[in-house]
Amino acid sequence: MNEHRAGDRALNRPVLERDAYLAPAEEVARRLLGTVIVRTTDDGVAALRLNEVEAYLGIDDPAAHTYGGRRTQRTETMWGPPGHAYIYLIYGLHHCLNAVAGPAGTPAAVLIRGGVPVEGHEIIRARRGEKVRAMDLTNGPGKLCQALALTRAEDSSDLCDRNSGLYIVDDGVDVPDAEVKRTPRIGIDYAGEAATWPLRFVWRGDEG
DNA sequence: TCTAGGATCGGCT
DNA sequence: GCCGATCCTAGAT
Repeated sequence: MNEHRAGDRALNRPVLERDAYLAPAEEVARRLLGTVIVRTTDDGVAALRLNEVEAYLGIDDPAAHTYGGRRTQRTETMWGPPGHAYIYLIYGLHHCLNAVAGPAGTPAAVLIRGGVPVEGHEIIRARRGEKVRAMDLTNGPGKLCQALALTRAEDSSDLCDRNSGLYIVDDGVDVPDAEVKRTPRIGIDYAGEAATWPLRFVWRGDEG
């Protein structure tokens, strides 16, 4: 496979510019499909091509942490400028990564739920465990954060800055609408009608 | 302080 | 497919 070379090429591509995150979360979510998130640590480089995301719309979205204008220490990053990482801890044990969307003051974000490794396979496997099946390495928000060694310490990292240790590049891969499946978001049954909004975007959506 | 509940995962049936 | 783990977060007291 030339998967490895493709990954190397991705790393040298330009970062996705901040303007790309200025749009409403729903639009940003669609746009993030097919981009590559790059994580650099002392261990080396790990990168994933994103194939599953969800939009959280902000103060009018009952499923969002900032619903109703809630503003706490945890969600502070969501209120800031777009193109930064919002990382939080869920169920007391897993981390979830989001990209802040919309202008500063509009606390919306895109939850990064899954991707396919394109670089740093060895690092990712070491972090996730030797007996984990290949398809289970990075197909969920908690798994993805473990694979990229992301915790609250990386909250507010600038995704547009190649030196931040966590950034997203656009390597020109086009994801046609025909290959994108929209579904309701996962795990938000408490959110009433919003639980039915089709804000989850899956590329080549054969996982449901 | 106390309490309820959660944008999940992995093991087991 | 179902269920328990596990503890932080936020709002209430």
